Amino acid sequence: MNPRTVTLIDVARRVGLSRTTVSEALSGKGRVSDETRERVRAAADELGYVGNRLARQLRTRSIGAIGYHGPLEARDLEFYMRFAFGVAGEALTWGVDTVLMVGEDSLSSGRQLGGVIAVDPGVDDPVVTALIRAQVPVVAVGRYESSEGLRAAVTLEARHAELQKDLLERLGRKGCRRFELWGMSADITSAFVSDAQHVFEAWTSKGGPSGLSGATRTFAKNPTPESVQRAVREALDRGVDAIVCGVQGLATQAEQALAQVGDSAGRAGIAVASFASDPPLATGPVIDLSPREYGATAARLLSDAMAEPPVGAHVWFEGGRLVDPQGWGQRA
Amino acid sequence: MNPRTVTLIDVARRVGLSRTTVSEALSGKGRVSDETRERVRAAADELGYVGNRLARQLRTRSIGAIGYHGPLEARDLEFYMRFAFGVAGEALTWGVDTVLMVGEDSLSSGRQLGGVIAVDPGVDDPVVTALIRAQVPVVAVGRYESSEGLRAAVTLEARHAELQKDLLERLGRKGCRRFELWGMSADITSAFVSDAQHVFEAWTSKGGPSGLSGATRTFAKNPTPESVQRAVREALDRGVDAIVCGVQGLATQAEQALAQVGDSAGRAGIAVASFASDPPLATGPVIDLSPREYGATAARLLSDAMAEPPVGAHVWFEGGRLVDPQGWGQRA
DNA sequence: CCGATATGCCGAATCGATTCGGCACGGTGG
DNA sequence: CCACCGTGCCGAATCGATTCGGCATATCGG
Repeated sequence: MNPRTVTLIDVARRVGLSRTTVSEALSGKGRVSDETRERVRAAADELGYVGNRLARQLRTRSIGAIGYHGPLEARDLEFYMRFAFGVAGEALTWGVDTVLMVGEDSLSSGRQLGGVIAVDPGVDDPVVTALIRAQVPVVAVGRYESSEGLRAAVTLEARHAELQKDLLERLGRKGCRRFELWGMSADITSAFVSDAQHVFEAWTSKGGPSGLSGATRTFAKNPTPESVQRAVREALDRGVDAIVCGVQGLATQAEQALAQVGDSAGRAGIAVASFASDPPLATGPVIDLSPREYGATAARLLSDAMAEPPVGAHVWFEGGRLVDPQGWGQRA
Repeated sequence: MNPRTVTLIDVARRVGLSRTTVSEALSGKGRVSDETRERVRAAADELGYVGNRLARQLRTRSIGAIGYHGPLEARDLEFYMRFAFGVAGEALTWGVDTVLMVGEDSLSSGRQLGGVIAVDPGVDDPVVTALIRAQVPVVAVGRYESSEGLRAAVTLEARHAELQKDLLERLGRKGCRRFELWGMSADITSAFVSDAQHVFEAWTSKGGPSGLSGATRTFAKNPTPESVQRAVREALDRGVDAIVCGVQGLATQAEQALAQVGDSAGRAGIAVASFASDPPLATGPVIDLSPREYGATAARLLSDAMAEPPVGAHVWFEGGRLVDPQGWGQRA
């Protein structure tokens, strides 16, 4: 492809040694005198030698790359980008590339991957399903649910339930009583969506202080500012004092809408919170999942899973935490 | 890696033919009778044969993958995620994977890539610099500026200047006079940042209606809600009536802050706009760069550039447009 | 001075696919 | 009947690196 690639043989010729010796000298593996090793190294980077990955991987039957697969309907979110870079950064430390999978189109090359990290897969996610069938090790981040009983090699989950309960309780302690959960319709079938719903319902129905009420509202995929404004207005009319968003980005839009609806409602103390790792809000707490670290953890698990045939393990990710806006404690 | 990989030889044995014939039958290249071809195909997918990419690519010296490289300080933005998927989707149509590059750590494997798409590279971006030196075809999206005079194979740019001028004029027609440009310090050295600055200064100093004033304000990398609120308050004090943000995400925060600062200022008609492809705002226009299409375009250019030694071409991306909030026209 | 051990290096096979040149066979035309 | 050509298939080299077994030469104990 390039003008001319420098191969091991070129280096060997340069120093008058066999390619065996050169290979061993560079990898530090065989029995090679220190002096020779040095000479080889010098020649190698004088010639600009860069070992050919393909050849190496072919010979050693080693992994070339792993795949990153996000939830189709929401994969653009900043959260997932951070996550993906967490994966890629970790994979690089063991010399492996991370390729972006684009839905089912990626399946043909997907079979060649050493493993795949699937974040928040939907129910019966076709990509995950096909990969598991093809015996590719898959780390599911968030549960993968299959109507055929297929299982991911490893499942990694954050402690959503605990964190969400904490968040709700915090709102409760600040005096919030009328809660509303805002989510994104059934577009996203990932497990965390329905889980969040359950946690919310359980808590508002019996877990929290007395006098609680909880309602749910769903939005279309990319809510327009107008639809969110309408929702905010309606929430105010109904006396809602805490809006809890279940999808990244929605909370920010909600606060934005509050600005527009204006009429001092913003300062009336209505709190906007988020279950889903938003950037910090101004009016309420947010769950921060440390996506980068989360991704790196997933990659590490995949690495383990590739080493030995896995058993469908389940692992908790402990890096999530609650973040309150500064000074939020003083109010209410 | 997997239980056992089915190779060409396995298929050959199965049908009692040589691997040459099998290879040719499957690729449809040599002289093989239709009947044999069919038999081979059947055997192949009965055995679940999937050609080994590494071997194929090694033999044919073909491209395995291209790389995606974003601007270090801002690569998490949703915009870039969309862009990256645009690249990956397009690359997939020609059977090529897209790998995520993680800064300089990716350089060793980067040399093995068929090409790289570098979005908004910083001045003397070390990754781009190294790649160009290593003769890897690079498509720079947004100008790559090098103090050593290096050039990307192809440069793709959106019509930032025109779009930004349009945006400012639109604000001007709505009656805005005191402008402020909000950017993110010198952390991001990508060309579009300083370009935006110039457009803004040029327009506010002589391009727009009379009575204009323009000022600039920069923020730290991840501005806290508090710092943005402070900025909003100060802007109000100074009588600013249009805040133009130069970085994705900042505008949203600004509108959020307006909600907090409250006191009917929000409705006072201050407009928040954005140069940088924010999600729609409620109070002002935004430049939408169609990141997915932008990425796909970049990938297509890379494909061309890999085919024939490129010449440092410059291409305009015409997919950008202005988006106004609904009903914004009526106010002001 | 001799057999044993250690050291430094190399030959050749291997990973899995692609590809060029060539072999054998059957048919055609003169 | 022979020269010639098209068809269907295969052998072997190749891509670039890794790795095992082995061959000299040097070193050492007795």
